[in-house]
Amino acid sequence: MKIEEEIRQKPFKDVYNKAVVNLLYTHNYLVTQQSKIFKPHDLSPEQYNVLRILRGQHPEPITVSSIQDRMLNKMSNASRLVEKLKIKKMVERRECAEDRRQVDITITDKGLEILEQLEDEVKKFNKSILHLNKSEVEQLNELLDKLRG
Amino acid sequence: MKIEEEIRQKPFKDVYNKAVVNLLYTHNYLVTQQSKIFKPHDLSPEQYNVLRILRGQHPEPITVSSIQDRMLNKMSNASRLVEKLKIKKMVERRECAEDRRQVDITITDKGLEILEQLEDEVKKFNKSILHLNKSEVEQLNELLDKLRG
DNA sequence: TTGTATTTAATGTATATACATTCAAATCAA
DNA sequence: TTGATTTGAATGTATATACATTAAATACAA
Repeated sequence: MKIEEEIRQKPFKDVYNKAVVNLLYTHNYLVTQQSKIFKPHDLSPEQYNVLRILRGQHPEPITVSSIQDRMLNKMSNASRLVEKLKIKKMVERRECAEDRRQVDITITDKGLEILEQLEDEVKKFNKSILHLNKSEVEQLNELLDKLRG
Repeated sequence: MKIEEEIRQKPFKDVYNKAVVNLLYTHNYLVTQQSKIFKPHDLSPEQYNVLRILRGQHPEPITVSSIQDRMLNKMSNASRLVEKLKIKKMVERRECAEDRRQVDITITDKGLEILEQLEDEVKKFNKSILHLNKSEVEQLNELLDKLRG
């Protein structure tokens, strides 16, 4: 549906402004949908993202600051997020030998299993909530990459 | 920059998954940028949005639930947001005569002035943070509208 | 009418987030 | 080496958010 109808607004005068509102609104649509899939597993979308970052390095560990770097939301607190995952036994935390300020984080087998379980579900889910065909999705990716400059 | 480089990730296998991550990441870019323009005026992006909704109706009032309906983030609390704006004297709250459960909200002259002041600034700003030309922005709007189905 | 259900806004509450501060470890310059 | 600076992670704190509950007003059905 057109964004103007969804938020019951008169047509935007400025397409740039419309795009900003459209992005905010679409983001809200996305996270609302996403929470449906992650909530039953007691994961937040950002926790899921961190697990994926860790799997990308597995079996190598990765430091907290490096996780922060790669997170989608740079402002959220990697330290506390990792703590949450540790309580759920999805990650391990170990003091880094070379630099004792740093803390190495590794995904556990349990964490890997949960990702594995979610994998197909998430894949199908993503496809089902994004009402675009493949070439449109590719176009969207290009536009978003370009948008950020 | 390509999303894979920005979050230092290997290329996505699945363009749909990439699009989801790309949207989340781009949203973060947007709000980070936006806060720079709103913060000096002591407004959050969602407060700004509510003021714009109210201006759209002005001089007619609009109820709290109707604001909620049109907000970008349906989950956030219109009642408390309005309270914040009231403290700043940007809106007025008045019991609705026909239905005493409802509360009519109107934007004040002060609120209108602040929007006026911000208008040009926001317009320029939007254009400057969205590194796309007009036809690309239009394309993006179409894709986002279609995406949500 | 009268009792029940629904709607509206406000409030309570737990958690998340943004942002600042702290503390220890490492780096660097004098 | 020593003192100052920087870095990495954790923690403190205020605010925001998600979600549930409440309280009052209205609608609706028996």
